[in-house]
Amino acid sequence: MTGRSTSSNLADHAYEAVRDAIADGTLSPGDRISEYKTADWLKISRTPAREGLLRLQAEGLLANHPRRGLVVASIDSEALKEIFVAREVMERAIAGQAARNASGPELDQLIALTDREAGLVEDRDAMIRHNRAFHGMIRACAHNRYLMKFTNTLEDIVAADRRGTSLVDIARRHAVIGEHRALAEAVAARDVARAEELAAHHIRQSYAARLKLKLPEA
Amino acid sequence: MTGRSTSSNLADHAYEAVRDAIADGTLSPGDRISEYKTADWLKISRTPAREGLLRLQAEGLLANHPRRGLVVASIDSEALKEIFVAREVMERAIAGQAARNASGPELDQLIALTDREAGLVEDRDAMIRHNRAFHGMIRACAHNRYLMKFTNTLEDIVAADRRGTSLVDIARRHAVIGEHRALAEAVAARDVARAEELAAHHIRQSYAARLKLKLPEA
DNA sequence: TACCGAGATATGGTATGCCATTTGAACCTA
DNA sequence: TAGGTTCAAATGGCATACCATATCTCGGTA
Repeated sequence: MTGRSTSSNLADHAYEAVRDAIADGTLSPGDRISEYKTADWLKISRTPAREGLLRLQAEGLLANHPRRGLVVASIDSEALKEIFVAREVMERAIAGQAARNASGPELDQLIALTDREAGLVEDRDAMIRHNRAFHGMIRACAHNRYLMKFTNTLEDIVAADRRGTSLVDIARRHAVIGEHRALAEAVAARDVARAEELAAHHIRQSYAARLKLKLPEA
Repeated sequence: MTGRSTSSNLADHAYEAVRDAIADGTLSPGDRISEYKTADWLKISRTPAREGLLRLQAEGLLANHPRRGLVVASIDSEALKEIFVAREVMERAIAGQAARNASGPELDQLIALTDREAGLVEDRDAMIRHNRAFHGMIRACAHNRYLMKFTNTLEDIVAADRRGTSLVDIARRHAVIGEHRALAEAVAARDVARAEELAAHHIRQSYAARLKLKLPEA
């Protein structure tokens, strides 16, 4: 998720570079982005740059403002609500599937991630990265590539606005660590119902914390 | 979903044309498809043809056989299982959201669709089209563009193999009509829990009926 | 006849060129 | 000075050209 990716072709490279630039805050919602600038930035031609941007547009990370070109997508409160409804049902299912399907080594990795997380509470950016890694690991444990892909996409969209992440608040970071640990333990214990409920609760808390930030409407 | 689409640009046109060709059986899983042939078929150049195909690939309808080019994706039993797990949780949520959020006119349309369906039981292809229209309408009623997009994509993938649709069986077609009617009535009655359960049941039945067909592994 | 190799062909990946439209700004006019 | 007009730059959409590689075909050879 952090760029060190082996992109076999230039279009994938463009896709990953721009996606990561959005994820790490280099690009913010509303910023304009053109095929030309992207191509120049990555020292490639317009064609693969365009293809990467089209893919980001298809996924919803970029919006094509009809008469002005591509911009990093801004999500209004309505879209945010829809995203969190979708995330709650999918993350709930993923947690249940993970509790059913995860292999032993996968569970070890998952637990190891939660162990590491406690030490990161003071570092906001490290927590953001670790949060993504943790959720990515759970999704991998679920062994369902469709739910994984969809939730990854939604996470990318909400993460685009770094101002909006509830992890800016240290109290929330402490809470997140606890929620992650409980979820990981339920998954490791193969407790499907509890894993599902904890995952859904985690997403609801995340949404509630985000709403509390009271950001100006995009 | 059936082609009469107003594609503003040629890439969208290519996307829709190929997607519809897959949906209506003109193209079958395993068929090879090249940028050149597509461009020639649609009387456009390779660039927009390629862009449309890339999008279909990103959605999973086409697979890039590494050294042989693009083929219409075949789904193995493992992928099919994952798809139906994902569909069940999303269609369940969609039904619940539809019961909450649908407008009056939307409910009228939904009921009208179920009324029309009874007369189509003898016509397999008409049922297939109507089935898609019905599910599309429920998704629209849910007012959640993300769940709608994801479930549309999954439906396109499973529909690619026309041999696999359980609607080939007239007994299943009768059952589907009943399941649709019950679901539409629960949604119209704003009965969230019942709509959710009926939707999940409908998807499970669809999966079970498909498995009964015992198709040779792709 | 069977097998192997060279050339032709198909294909994807990339770069570049052209065009229409739009935006932005300088400049001219009232 | 304010407002409008015109022209240049930017941008997206599409077409085409070039290249490397993989596949296919066909003919020659053992």
